[in-house]
Amino acid sequence: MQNEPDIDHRIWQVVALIPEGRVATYGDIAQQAGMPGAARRVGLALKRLPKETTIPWHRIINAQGRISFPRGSASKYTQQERLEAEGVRFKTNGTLEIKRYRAFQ
DNA sequence: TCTTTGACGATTT
DNA sequence: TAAATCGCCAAAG
Repeated sequence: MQNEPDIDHRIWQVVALIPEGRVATYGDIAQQAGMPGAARRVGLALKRLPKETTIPWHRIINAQGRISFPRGSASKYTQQERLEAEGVRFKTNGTLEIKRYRAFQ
């Protein structure tokens, strides 16, 4: 019977499995966490992450290969910077080749 | 209890 | 390619 906080913890654990230079979609995380179709739940769990955390939340993007933050937001910028620092290349329009960097295939 | 909202996804227009 | 639609799960008021 897993309470919601436990689910958050499990999601974070799955996110922590993503190797450097790789990414995963919200749907992938949900599936790996044992709850397929709950992509929105993953987004909520990431939102609840503490400020100082070792969880690589920046490796999570949506299924469109885009960062799920509004254009111009500080979070989106930080996420893209960290990914590029790991070798993930973005196209000029802000998308990336998810098929190539996907951790769970 | 009902409605709205959100770091989503897939399909259809 | 972009926008609209529907399905999904949980939180907040």
